[in-house]
Amino acid sequence: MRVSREVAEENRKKVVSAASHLFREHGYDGIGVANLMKAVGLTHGGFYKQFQDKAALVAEATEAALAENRKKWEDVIAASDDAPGEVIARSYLTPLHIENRSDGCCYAALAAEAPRQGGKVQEAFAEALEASVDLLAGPDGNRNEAMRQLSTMVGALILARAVGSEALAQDLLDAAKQKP
Amino acid sequence: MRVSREVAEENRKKVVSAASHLFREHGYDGIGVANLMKAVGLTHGGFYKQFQDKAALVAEATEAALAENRKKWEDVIAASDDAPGEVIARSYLTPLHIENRSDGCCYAALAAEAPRQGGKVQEAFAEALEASVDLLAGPDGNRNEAMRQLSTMVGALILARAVGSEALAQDLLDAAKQKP
DNA sequence: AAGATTAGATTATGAAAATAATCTTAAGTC
DNA sequence: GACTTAAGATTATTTTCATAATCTAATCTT
Repeated sequence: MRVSREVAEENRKKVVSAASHLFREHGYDGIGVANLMKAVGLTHGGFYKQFQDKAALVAEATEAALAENRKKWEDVIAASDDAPGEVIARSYLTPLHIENRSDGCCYAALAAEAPRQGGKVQEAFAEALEASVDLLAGPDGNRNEAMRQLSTMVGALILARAVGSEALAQDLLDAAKQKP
Repeated sequence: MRVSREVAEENRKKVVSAASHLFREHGYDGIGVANLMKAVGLTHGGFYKQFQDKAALVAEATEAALAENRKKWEDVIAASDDAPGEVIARSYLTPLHIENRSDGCCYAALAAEAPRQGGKVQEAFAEALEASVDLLAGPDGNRNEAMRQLSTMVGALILARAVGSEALAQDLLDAAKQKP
């Protein structure tokens, strides 16, 4: 049945949000339109009223995930007086983040699949990355250093998730935390 | 038709090798059994004579990719007198490697999907990672430092592939190359 | 309030997926 | 050389997927 314009818009946002989490957990290919819609309590029929096709949702959901990540970083940085790089490292390189793929870092979860997802997704990653680097560097920071730190954190998290062993994962996090 | 034991074994190896490359390029979910077999000139019928199921091939192909990567590192290190960390960084952080997913680093291509692929795959990653760290550190190297360098390189390559822009990708590679 | 519009549900459609069963033919074995 | 076995081909079977067409009931518009 039909639904008010506001509810429809809300539903659309719910779909994008659910997708941003489910893609991070299962990968872009790991979740289908039908399951996605079911996850927000709808059927797959309405999907194509809201989105051109799955690729369009992939792009939107990626942007949403990246925006969510960015907001979290801003909040974490604002909540402390320490240097941004240190604050982020502390909250990023944690066992909790290893386990929580679905609302964790989009870079660690999806960047490896981005090259296959078309230009819009890659543009979203590029834009978000510049913003992340700026956040990490802080007002008077070094762009190169921030880029290197970001790479280190993302790589460490991905590898920590890939090795089954908790001990080895912790070693990776610890190694990444060390100031060069 | 039937085929000699040696040819059968050869075919099996070809399937594993092709899978190790195709998975790196398309992701574990991005290539199916039928296409895989077609890629080595066989039909999908014989697949289950050689492998329990797709998951078994995923495990074997991952091991093969990791072993191939390791051998390449050993060769590159042996071919130079410079410190292993420098030699590897030079050959790893290149535009060529950005483009060449299918026979590039298995960490950058597949580690992000490893958490969903079961224990054997994760064990393979763990074992390979220890070996990579040893190689990077060299005989009298620092394990922590090697781990951090590995994370940095893997993260930088993944991010460089994710952003469409070549310029930004090059910045990421350059930043990762800098000695901390 | 009547009519037009549309969000979402139902129900196809068609392709691709994994896996299984059967068939064929040549390799191993005795 | 006859017999057994097994690799790979053919051909189902069953799921799952993306997408489309139609239906329905409620909202918007006038």
